Amino acid sequence: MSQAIHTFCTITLFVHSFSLTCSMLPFDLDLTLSCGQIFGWKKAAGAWSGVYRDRILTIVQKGTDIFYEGCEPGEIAGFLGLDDDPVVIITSIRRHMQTYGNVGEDPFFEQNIQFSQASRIMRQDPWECLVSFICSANSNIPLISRRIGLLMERFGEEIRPGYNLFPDPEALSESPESVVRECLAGYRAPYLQRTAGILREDPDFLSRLVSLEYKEAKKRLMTLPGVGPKVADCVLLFAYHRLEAVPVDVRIRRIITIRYLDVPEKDGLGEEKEYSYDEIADFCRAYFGPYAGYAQQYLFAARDETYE
DNA sequence: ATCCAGGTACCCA
DNA sequence: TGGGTACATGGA
Repeated sequence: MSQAIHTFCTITLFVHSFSLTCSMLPFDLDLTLSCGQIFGWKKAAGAWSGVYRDRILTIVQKGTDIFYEGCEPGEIAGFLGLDDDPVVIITSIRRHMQTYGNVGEDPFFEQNIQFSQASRIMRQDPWECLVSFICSANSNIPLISRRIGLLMERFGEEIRPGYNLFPDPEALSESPESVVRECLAGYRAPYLQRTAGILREDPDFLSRLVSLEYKEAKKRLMTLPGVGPKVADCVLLFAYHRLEAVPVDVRIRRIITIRYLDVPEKDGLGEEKEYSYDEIADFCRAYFGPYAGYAQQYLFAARDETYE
């Protein structure tokens, strides 16, 4: 432990540290923060930093040691999803595949988790997550990050040079639409502003979702402008830790369709059936089980070459 | 230049 | 309920 400390010249900054225990392994901070579940975190000199609610968090992983500042010891594990046990999760997923009818192992899944099993599903702030994924519609990850960075710069309080909080519902809803559009928000600007307005009028909207069943919570979220099934599932998975939520984007749709649903009749080239959102998501829950959200994350985070 | 990206709202039968 | 289409933006 003390040896790890000397490898970081700035390590005295970090007021907290702990070592990952057995049930927390494997864990890869880089993978977790850069796989597209959270935006706006930056890595500099080996340290990740980003904004969470009203604070700046800085986190470093060195082997099995985690150094951090900006939050209390009780909070960091929950934020990073370290209380999920990957062995338990993957074992559960494998068992459900057998129940579904697999005779042997699923080689495609096994190959994918080689690259992604150390990623975790985090517990983001629901409002921040909601804003982020409304921004994500029909965009790519770099563009989404830029867009959110601009919104924070323009509408979020600057608490340290270069660090702005997420814009709160008032700031977002009361600004002229043109200013929101300038943050590369495009046609999403009115969605952001109208949703912000609803949450400003009803500040408990998001906290009430905690006590609802998955499907009810999803229905509630989808009443918000700019929130369809995909965005609702992202918020439920990445903020509320509803691990049965399966966000179906074009990439997951392609993977599930090609590798699991469109079992080649003879060889490729048939007209590929376009499965509905619920067909894809329901298949994942039936096949992967209650940790389908993690299975989805493993497939999404794995390297591109593994499916093709 | 065209197509695509962690989609949704709206319209129409 | 289910199937097209417009919607901004930037990168490949």
